[in-house]
Formats: sequence, structure tokens, C-alpha cells
Amino acid sequence: MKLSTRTRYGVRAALELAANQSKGPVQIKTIAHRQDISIKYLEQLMAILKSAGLVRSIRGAKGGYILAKPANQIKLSDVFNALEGPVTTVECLENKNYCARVTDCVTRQVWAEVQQAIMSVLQSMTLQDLINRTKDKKTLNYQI
Amino acid sequence: MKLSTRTRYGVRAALELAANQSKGPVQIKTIAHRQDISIKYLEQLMAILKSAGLVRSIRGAKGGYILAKPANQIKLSDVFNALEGPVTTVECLENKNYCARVTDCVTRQVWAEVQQAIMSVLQSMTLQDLINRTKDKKTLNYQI
DNA sequence: AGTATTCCTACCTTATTAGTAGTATATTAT
DNA sequence: ATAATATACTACTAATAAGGTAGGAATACT
Ligand code: FES
Ligand code: FES
Repeated sequence: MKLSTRTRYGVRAALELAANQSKGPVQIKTIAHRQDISIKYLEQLMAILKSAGLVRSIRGAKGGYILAKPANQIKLSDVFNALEGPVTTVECLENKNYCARVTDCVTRQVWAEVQQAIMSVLQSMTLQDLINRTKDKKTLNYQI
Repeated sequence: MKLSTRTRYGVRAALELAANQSKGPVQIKTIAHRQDISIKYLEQLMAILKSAGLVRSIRGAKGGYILAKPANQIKLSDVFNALEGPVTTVECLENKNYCARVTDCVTRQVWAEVQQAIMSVLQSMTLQDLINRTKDKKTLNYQI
């Protein structure tokens, strides 16, 4: 059970935007360079974050991306959901018609609890919280 | 973030054994039939559970599989770890040399918390707990 | 006009998951 | 002994998803 690079890269990119909230848009190539991610790949990830309403884009020269909301209003769960898809440990948690014996399935409850546990951790943290944790706010210290 | 069939099938198989603890070994083909899993695939999953020390096999006619320990001593996390591998949201949680800036990476702490949340749910439940939840203990009601 | 940037969409490559198949080996029953 | 019934082992295949590349269109600033 590993995190995809999509999510890891996406969180890093979102943090870059959060760290530069006051300084105007940040270009994909800047983020890609700083975080050592392929430009073309990051392009796609940003598009996902955009369609999830988490970031806004500014096209053309001097364009780039900015957060769509203040960093303290973007939960990690938002970023996670956008990129990793909903944490659905098993299909029938979303789609009740998926399994035949949904009503009294015992394992279903377990997976539901796991899912809930993950979400409550991610919902309790905003991008701003993470930024605050970094000591030197100019050089964000994260990787992966 | 989905569960693999390996884990889902494995848990179902383990529950079948737990439900038949008193009644001697259960054959792969019986489980496969009851749970609608390919015999040959299940064979491999049982081998994994065996090498993890969770089940014991009895070869030859009238053979099959039994739990290696009482059902109340097998945690769901044991089954999960055996089949899904350790819940490692990010590599550097296991392997500290993986990332360069491990010591003050902010995201690392987040993933560590997520990982811990998952594990504590799974560690808090044994196969027996799940069996107890089923109302009619003869026909186990689970799927997926 | 020219340059810098996002946007769109198709493709490709690799890794993982899921499943099949065949044969060898062990145990029981007759 | 022999036949029948199981697991054990190992290799192969198919399907899906992850990760990444590529090219060009659209948009906006200078
Ligand atoms: S009914 Fe879907 S997991 Fe049991
Ligand atoms: S150092 Fe490994 S996730 Fe940040």
C-alpha cells in the first residue's frame, strides 16, 4: 500500500504554491525544477488540481499557478482526493450495488474503518499547517 | 488507494479457516468454491500466508489448511502485512537513506501518521472478532 | 510580432496485479 | 503396491495501472 508519485508530487507542488502565496504565480517549470519532477508530467498533475478547484492558472507570459484558496483552507485530504482518487479500500464502500451481501458483510466494516482513519488524519491538516512546520520558510524542506 | 484482491481474498480465506477451526483442515478447493476464487490463485495466496506463519498446511488426501494459531491471536494486520506487504506510504519510512532531507521533511511526518492510523485499526481486530460479528456463524456473510 | 506560458490529447514504456498451467511431492485409503 | 487426493513449486501469460514523453494549439504579456 504505497502512495503514488502523483500524490507525492502533487503535495509538493501544492506546498510550493502555498509557500509563494504572496509572491504571485509560480510556473510549472519552476516547481518542476525545484522539486525535480518532469515538466510534462507535472503539467498533467496541475491540471488535475485545477479541475478539483484547488489551484487557479494564469496563462501566457508571466503566468503560472496560484492556490485557489488561502493555504489554511486547503486540507491535505483535498489534495489527496484529487490525485489519488477517493480512498476507497473496497469498491462497495462507494458503490453499494457492487457486492451482493453488503448489508451484513463483516469485512466491509473493517475497510470502512480503515478508510475513515486515513481520512481523519488528512482532514486535520492544511497546507498552511505544513508550511508552519518548516523552520526556514524560504527553503522548503521536503522531498519524495 | 485500493485494496488488492490478494488481501481481500486472503482475508476471506483466513476467515473461512477461522470459522472451521474446530472442524479440521479445509481444502483450498473448498474455500475457492465457497468464496468464488480461482483455485490456482488461492493456492499461491495460501502459500504466502503459510510462509508468514499464519496457517499450517496438511498435505495429501484429507489434507488442507488450518490456522497456525487460535483465531483470537491473529490480527488483521498480520494478514494484511503478509499479503499487501508492509503499509509503507512512502519509502523513506522504512528506509531512512531513501530521501536526502529526511530529518526535517514535513510531509514525511504526515505519511507516518497516516500509516500509523491504518495500522492501529488493523491491529485492533482479530479474525475471531470478525467471526463474532457474524450473526449466523454457519454461513459467513462476507464477500469481496 | 514574438515570446512565454498553460492547455489538450495522444502515445509509449514499465511495473504490478491477477490469473493460468503443468508437474512434482506427500499422505491417506483401499 | 496402487490409486486418489492434497499441497508445493515454478514458470508463464494477460490485463491494468502507473509513470512519463511528445507535439502542437491557445492565450496573454511585452
Ligand atoms: S460486501 Fe463488499 S466488501 Fe463485503
Ligand atoms: S524525506 Fe522522504 S518523504 Fe520527505
